Amino acid sequence: MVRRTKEDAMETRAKLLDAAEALFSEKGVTQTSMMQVAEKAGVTRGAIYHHFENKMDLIESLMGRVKLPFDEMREQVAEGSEFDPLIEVKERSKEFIRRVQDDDQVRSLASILLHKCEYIDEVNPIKLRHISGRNECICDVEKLFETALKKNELAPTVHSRVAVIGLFSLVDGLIYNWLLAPDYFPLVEYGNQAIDSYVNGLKR
Amino acid sequence: MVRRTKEDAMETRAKLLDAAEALFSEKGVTQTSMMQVAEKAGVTRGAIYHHFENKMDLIESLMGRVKLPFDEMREQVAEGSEFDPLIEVKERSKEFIRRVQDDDQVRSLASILLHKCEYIDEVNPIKLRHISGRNECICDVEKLFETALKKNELAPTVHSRVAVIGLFSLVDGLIYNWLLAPDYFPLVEYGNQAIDSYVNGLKR
DNA sequence: AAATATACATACATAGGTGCATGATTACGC
DNA sequence: GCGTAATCATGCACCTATGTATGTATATTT
Repeated sequence: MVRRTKEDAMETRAKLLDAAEALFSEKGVTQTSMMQVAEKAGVTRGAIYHHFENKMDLIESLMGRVKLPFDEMREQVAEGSEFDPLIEVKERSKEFIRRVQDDDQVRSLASILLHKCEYIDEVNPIKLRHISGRNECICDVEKLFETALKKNELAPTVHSRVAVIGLFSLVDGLIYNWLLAPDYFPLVEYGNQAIDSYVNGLKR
Repeated sequence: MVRRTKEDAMETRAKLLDAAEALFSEKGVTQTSMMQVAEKAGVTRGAIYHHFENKMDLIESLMGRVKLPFDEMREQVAEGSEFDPLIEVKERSKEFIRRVQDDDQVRSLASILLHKCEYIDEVNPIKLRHISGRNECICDVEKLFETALKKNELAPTVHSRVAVIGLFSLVDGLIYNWLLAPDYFPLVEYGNQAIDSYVNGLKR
């Protein structure tokens, strides 16, 4: 009804994003209407269309707001003093699943990415973000495996690219299955053991 | 327009399921309307509502029609003469991903399950089928790991339940990531190596 | 202090989808 | 052969969501 302060505006924008995040991760993206997002945020639909072009734009903003663990993982790997690349890889993977379990926002994002949206056409911003984040991170971790190969810590039959994709698939699968039914198994405990087994199996 | 033969009716029913399967796996479940399913099947919406109660019922029939690799895996594991449980486990896992890669219908189903639907409330038949299929299969494979433990083929620190969940997560993650961008890596080749590494890491 | 742009609310127009009711035609049971 | 019921097509009523246009009051600019 009113023209509010710029800070007020940024606050309602944030509230809208929070509401969308909660609703999307709870009921799914397509099952959530703009009306419901507005209501949860305490405004009307008009406010949404003022801040965002449409639902797709809202989703894009949602995805861009949070740093995924993959991204942080990249930074830490980049600047890390890699004394032991395999330990480095394992610790990063474990940190990843720990954050999914403990950080509400990361967990919500992961839930949306893995379970609460449909990956349709190629322009889908959710799918694109998922793929690009993964590919960039894969390149970084692949270098760690190559270092380990040079140090002769891995079996000579192991290819670094294959090792990375296996590791990432394992982590994705753990999170995927845990989010499917969180009571079925403890993510961090089981996940850490599985990661250890996998990396252990790469050694010579 | 007409009352057709019973065989004709079953054929249009099958056509409807085929059309739904193709459209769902291509465009996503919620993005596909009953109208589009009918058009693809060469009938009108009336035919759908004659054969199925609603969209949910159509999906349920879709899921019930195909035997997922998990199910076959169960049967084979049950009747298999397990000379070596670890080899058994590996072979079944590899057969699983091979079928996802080569069998069109299985791949479509997997795509719908993993990428083209939203897991919303607990009554969602897709989610329920996914979970039940997984849990039943987990129990079977867990027994194989226990046998391997008794045979002293696994490290004593390994828990069979953890090992199974790790293996299933790895397989799920491989398929998930491959379906996300099939050109990024060859599923069977990389998947087989990853499975070998993982199971290898469980050994003593 | 006037002018303007901003931050929303309100209202409307449109489209698409669902479910059901009804109709038409023929296969099938007796 | 006749009645019935099955197999669809057609049409209708309703609802919901979206996008946009418009209104309004205030912050911001000048």
